Amino acid sequence: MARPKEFDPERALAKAMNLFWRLGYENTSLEALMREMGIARQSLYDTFGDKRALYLKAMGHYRDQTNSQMQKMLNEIPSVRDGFARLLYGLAAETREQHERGCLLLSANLQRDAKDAVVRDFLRDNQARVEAIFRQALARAQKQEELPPNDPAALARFFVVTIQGMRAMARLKSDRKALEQVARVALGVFNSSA
Amino acid sequence: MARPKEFDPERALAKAMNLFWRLGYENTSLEALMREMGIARQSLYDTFGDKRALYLKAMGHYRDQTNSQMQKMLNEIPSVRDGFARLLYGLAAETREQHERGCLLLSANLQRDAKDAVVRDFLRDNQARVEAIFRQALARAQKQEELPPNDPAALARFFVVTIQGMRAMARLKSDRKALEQVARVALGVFNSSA
DNA sequence: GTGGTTCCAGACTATACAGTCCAGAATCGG
DNA sequence: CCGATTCTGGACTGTATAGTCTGGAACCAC
Repeated sequence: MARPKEFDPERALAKAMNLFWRLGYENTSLEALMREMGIARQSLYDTFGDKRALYLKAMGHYRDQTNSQMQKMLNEIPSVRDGFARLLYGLAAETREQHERGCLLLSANLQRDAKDAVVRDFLRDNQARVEAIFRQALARAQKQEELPPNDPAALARFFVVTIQGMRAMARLKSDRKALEQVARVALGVFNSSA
Repeated sequence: MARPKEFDPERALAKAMNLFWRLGYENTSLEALMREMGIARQSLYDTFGDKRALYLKAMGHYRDQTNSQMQKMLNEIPSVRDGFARLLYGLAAETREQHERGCLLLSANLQRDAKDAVVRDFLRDNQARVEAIFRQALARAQKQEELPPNDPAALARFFVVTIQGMRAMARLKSDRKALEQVARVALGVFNSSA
């Protein structure tokens, strides 16, 4: 019928996600998005809607990517404790750039207007998903007797909180050793019953 | 010599702090600041400098207030474990408005431009101060044999991270029970050696 | 009073930026 | 070739907002 799209919307979205990730919503201008995505203004509006819609799509992309990766790792690894250790020590070992960039969704949570129900609900849903992934893994740990029979839901929440706190700390100062100290303490829950 | 200031700069600063606290830097307009502080544009600029300078003063005010309060509580309470329990369960028990407002400095960290060295250094310094307060308390706990002889610096960092993570979680969803579950797990470090 | 200072209210400027519109070239199917 | 669609690039609009400036009233010390 007509000229087909010349760019790959998937790749363009990934580019936009990376920019939002580094700069946050407010500090990412359309100019910068156009440059980074390699497309013109109109193509952007035609394909993704306005800036906010693009942002929400980027959040979805981020969520799917990171969650499926985490889930896969936690499912495949024999020892659940090793899985969480990998999560936490892996975070600690990221580069300075990665630490500064932080977590797109944590940033979204603290940058959003308190009354923004759309973003809020998205993030709540995501938190529930991550908790579910963790809960499932922790339940397996208990079956394997890696973990005393504590409440897996509480532990799952604890790890979500720990990771978010570590992300905040890493963003402020990329200090691997400090982060590893925290990881070590947090992983102590696998040794003790609460 | 002249007409004296009619408003109390201290009170005006506290008002500004509260507004920044609720809305964040970007979403707080000068209009709103003038209204909330009860002073005119020029008085604001004459007394506090520009918006950013006011923001930095508000951050300082916040830091002094919260840190001295924490320090006092941790010094006075007999059991250090009870002190941290009070911190964490107190956070969990805050109102929905307080949870939404969160922590001014955590928000500042995640809202700031990555290249903003002034805010970054301020926040790093503050983190060091809070860690020092916690470290001191935890060292006392070990002396009192409330705590196995782990590294107090690591534990201090762990609690800083936990509180920040809980703040992020609370901002997203004001769920007291969920927060208490996390607090309970975190306080488990007082029972086990890592 | 007088002079110096602070107050308020509001006008004004400058800037940044999201979103729309337009012109013209490029690319397809038929 | 032709019509439809997408592309680029740039112009344009509208809006929000930080910061400056002005005029005039209120207040104080001397």
